[in-house]
Amino acid sequence: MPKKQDTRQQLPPTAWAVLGLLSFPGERTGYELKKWADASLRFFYWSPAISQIYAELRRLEALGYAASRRSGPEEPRTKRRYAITGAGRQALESWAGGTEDSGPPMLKHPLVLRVWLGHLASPARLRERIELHVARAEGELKEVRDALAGAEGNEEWSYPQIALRWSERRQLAELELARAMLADLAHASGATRQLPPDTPTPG
Amino acid sequence: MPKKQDTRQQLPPTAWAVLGLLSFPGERTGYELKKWADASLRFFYWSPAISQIYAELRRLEALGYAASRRSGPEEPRTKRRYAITGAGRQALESWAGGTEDSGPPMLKHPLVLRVWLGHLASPARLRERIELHVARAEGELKEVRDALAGAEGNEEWSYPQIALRWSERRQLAELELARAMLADLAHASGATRQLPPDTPTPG
DNA sequence: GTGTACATGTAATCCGTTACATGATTCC
DNA sequence: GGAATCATGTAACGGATTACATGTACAC
Repeated sequence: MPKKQDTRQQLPPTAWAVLGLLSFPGERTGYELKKWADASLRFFYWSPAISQIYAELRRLEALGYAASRRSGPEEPRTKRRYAITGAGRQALESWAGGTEDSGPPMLKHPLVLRVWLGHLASPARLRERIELHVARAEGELKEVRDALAGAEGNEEWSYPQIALRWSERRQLAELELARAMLADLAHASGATRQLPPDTPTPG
Repeated sequence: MPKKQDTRQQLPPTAWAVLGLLSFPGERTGYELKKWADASLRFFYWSPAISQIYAELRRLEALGYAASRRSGPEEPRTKRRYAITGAGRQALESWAGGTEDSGPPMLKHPLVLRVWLGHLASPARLRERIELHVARAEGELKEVRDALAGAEGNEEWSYPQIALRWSERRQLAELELARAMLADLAHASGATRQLPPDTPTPG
């Protein structure tokens, strides 16, 4: 029984994300891509390390999905600008436009992980943590809105705009969620005694 | 200039998550831990592969944070049950109860990534994808509620309950977000023509 | 002239997954 | 007898990060 092997599009999502960045008009350096990922991609997906971006760009070029040229003496710095190729655009389209499952979203929420272990901490500490989280989330909300402002009114960026609006609402939900958890917590620590002095360990 | 090296608690979050599972009363096998992670941890953090769980258990034992014993002939199967040790509980408490930043939540949302690249797909395909996502999210909501039902009424599980309530609300928000995106999309594809026949590639 | 941002890359390492291998038990 | 579940592990690999190394351009 031969294993069904689909040789096409077995690239990691990161590769598609980087190629996606290149799919918008213009040529860009790895460095620019990283800044852009930090400012927008990261709110709904993730921003790869700069070394990772360079690595993906090399891979995409090896596959013929991207092409690069060194800037000559006409520009002050030596940099390498990448552009998507026809083959790259085709591959990306078939990835984005296919019918296969996008896959489940993946969430790692270190704050909730610690709340889950609330029996090991003091309620005050938990509250502090949540408030810190709220502060950060408010900062991120502002950043999302900045990104959105930069994309607004431009017909070319209509889909990135949708992704950013999703991100904005998501940040708002994150704040709401934190507040609700704070309330739950107040309720629970009212009913529970603070940290039982000593719990015997099994074993 | 000596680099400030903090030798304590440089374990990956996954290790703490597994130790956290052990911090609730009872001894457990790696297999049981995996099932539990699938049923609850995964909704706010993530469920490691089973091989990873075994690896973490071995590491925790090497560190003296967990202890295991093989079941003897009194039990049908040979299994290895783990329990947290005093040192393990102390380490976990200092991790959970410390003041350091919990770190930002990490989200990888493959669906939104594809919507972001909407200019490469047809609006109909995007809608299909979103509807698939909604269906999955509804399934997960149900699972969260099942987990919650299992923890309800038990004083011991009051913090895990809070994490699960957070997860329930989060799933509801996810559904809301998807619906809002669907609406945004309908608006955008009404205004935009379908896939421009050919875009010249730079380079 | 010093610090910051720009710009590109290599090396070491680790995190985590998939695939593989093995075997017992239970249910039908 | 065969399938599904319980149960534990190894090996190979790839994805991704951090730290390191290097150098240019620009602002103060």
